[in-house]
Amino acid sequence: MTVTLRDVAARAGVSTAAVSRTFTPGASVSPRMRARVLKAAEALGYQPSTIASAMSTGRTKLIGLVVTNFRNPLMLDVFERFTAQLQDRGLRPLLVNLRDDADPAEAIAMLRGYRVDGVVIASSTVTRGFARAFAASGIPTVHSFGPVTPSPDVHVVGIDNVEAGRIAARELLKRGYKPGFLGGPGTASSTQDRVAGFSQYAPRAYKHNAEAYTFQAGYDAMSRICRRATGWFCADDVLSLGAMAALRDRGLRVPDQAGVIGFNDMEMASWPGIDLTTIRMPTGAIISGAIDLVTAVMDEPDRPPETRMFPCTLMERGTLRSSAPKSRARA
Amino acid sequence: MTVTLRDVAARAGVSTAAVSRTFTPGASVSPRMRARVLKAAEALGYQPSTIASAMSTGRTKLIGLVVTNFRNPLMLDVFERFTAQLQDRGLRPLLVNLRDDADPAEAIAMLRGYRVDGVVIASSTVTRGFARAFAASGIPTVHSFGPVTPSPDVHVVGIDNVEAGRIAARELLKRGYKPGFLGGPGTASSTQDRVAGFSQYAPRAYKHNAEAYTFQAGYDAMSRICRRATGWFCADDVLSLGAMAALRDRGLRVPDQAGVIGFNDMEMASWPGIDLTTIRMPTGAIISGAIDLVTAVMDEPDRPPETRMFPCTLMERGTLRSSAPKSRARA
DNA sequence: CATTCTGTCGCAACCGGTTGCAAAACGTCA
DNA sequence: TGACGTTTTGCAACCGGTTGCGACAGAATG
Repeated sequence: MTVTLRDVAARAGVSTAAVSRTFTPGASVSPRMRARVLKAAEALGYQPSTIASAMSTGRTKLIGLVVTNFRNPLMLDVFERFTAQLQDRGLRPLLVNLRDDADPAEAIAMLRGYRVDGVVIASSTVTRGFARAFAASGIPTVHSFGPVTPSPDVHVVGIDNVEAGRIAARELLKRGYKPGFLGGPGTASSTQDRVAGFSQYAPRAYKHNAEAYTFQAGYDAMSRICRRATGWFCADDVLSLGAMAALRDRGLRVPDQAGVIGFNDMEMASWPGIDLTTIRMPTGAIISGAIDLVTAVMDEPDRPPETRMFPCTLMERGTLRSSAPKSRARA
Repeated sequence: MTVTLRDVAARAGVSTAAVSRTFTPGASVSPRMRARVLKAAEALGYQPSTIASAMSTGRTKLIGLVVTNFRNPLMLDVFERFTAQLQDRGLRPLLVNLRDDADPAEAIAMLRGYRVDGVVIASSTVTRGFARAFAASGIPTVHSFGPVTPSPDVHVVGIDNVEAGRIAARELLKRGYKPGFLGGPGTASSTQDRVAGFSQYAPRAYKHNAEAYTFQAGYDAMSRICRRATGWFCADDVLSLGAMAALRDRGLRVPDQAGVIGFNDMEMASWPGIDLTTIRMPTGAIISGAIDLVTAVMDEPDRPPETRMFPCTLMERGTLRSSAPKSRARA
């Protein structure tokens, strides 16, 4: 059926080793031999089997990409960059959908079965236990968008959520809002860190966690809590949009009567009509960082767990007023 | 390093064949033998190598998922469903990013190298030539969201774009708009079909193609053409949002003075504040259809190229008025 | 008890490349 | 021309499962 190494060798009248070497970069082959093999290979339409190669070298060039939440527009950027950057390094993403109901043990078994060279978890909601389980299975694992901790037990590339919380609080106070915090699911470490930083500047701020990082969850939550504060830090852009819709439906004008600052800076945050002030996460840097790190761990499996942290920046747009409303405050 | 079949066989005191059979569903093993092998396997932490298995069976259980446009929010749904459905059938998605600058021949070579069992192209902008090239390489290929043609040369699962165009034209006329068409890149067959259907009811409608399926492209195009018609069929939801922003910036109120009907029904189309009237594509059905078809082709490679077509439905929301504005028309 | 049938098990070849080792070929210099 | 160093090449074992075939055990039948 498919043409193999031996077919090519036979046609070129050389050994299989010679054929293998012409397709292995850096192997010792004379130009004459290479040309001869290439000619036969082309005539036969030969394509080396990565699978067979993986068999003997022990490297599949496969990277498991584990995703839990496909609903967030941010993931589009993540997929695009991951695939592009892996491809540039000759690696391939094996996509794994780790839904809520899915058994992580099963996902691990499957990735072990394929003998993936490494795993990158792209999720802020995966618990540390999950990440640890992957790493414990002996596969080089990097948790991107994961929790930054002082003594990590798994490689992490993430952002400074605490500082992001501080930035948000400072901005809200500077502009004369009464700060409030609307987070995502309480179990997510990202939410915990952001609220911690936020509280450093706004210790008495009202705090509430929505049930999910979705529009509806933001809408529902904000409908109930909209009077508890005037300037809201929402831990996700989509959540922010839901919250803003609720604020408007309650008759509160953004940004005059209520301010919103989001998180992620997804593409549509900058669209006219949305124009969301938000905190930008350096997605590109995190992803290159994660890929760099996972390849480094592949080369040196016993590397101690390492954390790479990137800063976030404020994207000023239209959902935060520029300063406290003096006239109205006095009126 | 890793524990193999032979390690398990040795520990259980049986042949490697016995071990292989206990892990092969449907193979002939006695319950006693199975228990014995399982015990040894568990003690050793054995995980069968899918790679090695692929070597002898010739099936990798890998499906190449080829994507060209990661920017469209629709893709989130596509990724989620594809991964979930493939996983349910014991297949795994190998994600391929076929950027504009990427050489399709390279992508094909890579997929052949991994000996993927099948390929699903998830893109409406991939040309027929690309799809054909994949199929010609001997890999079972299905073009999902692809062009529906009378005599296909590759398996296609798509929607009735012509009928979708008709639906849009009928709605716009019924509601008293002067119809106009804003399409995506002219090379996309989806755009061509939609405009064909549209023209059946609105033969003299103004037509224009935006440069891409993006917000900015929609904004730019509509800024220039907004006076050419009053009811616009935009061939993509994101494009619609850009177009609507342009209409508003030009002082045209939606839906009274200008109507917009989008395409895709991406999740955010239903959000308050967006509330886009649009034509829904049955994403779930297309994806199950594509997976069904590709597995069928895997089992029977010589199947003649087949087309599966699904209908679209109108989602009535707030960007189309309910009927012609009589009062104003007379005024 | 002999015979046949069914179900289980092991042997060994095979899937398609890779690579250490040694032999062969080549180039260089005296 | 011969000795010596450097490439280049082929042999063959190996990576980790799978499976056709024959051997064998136990059950069923005459």
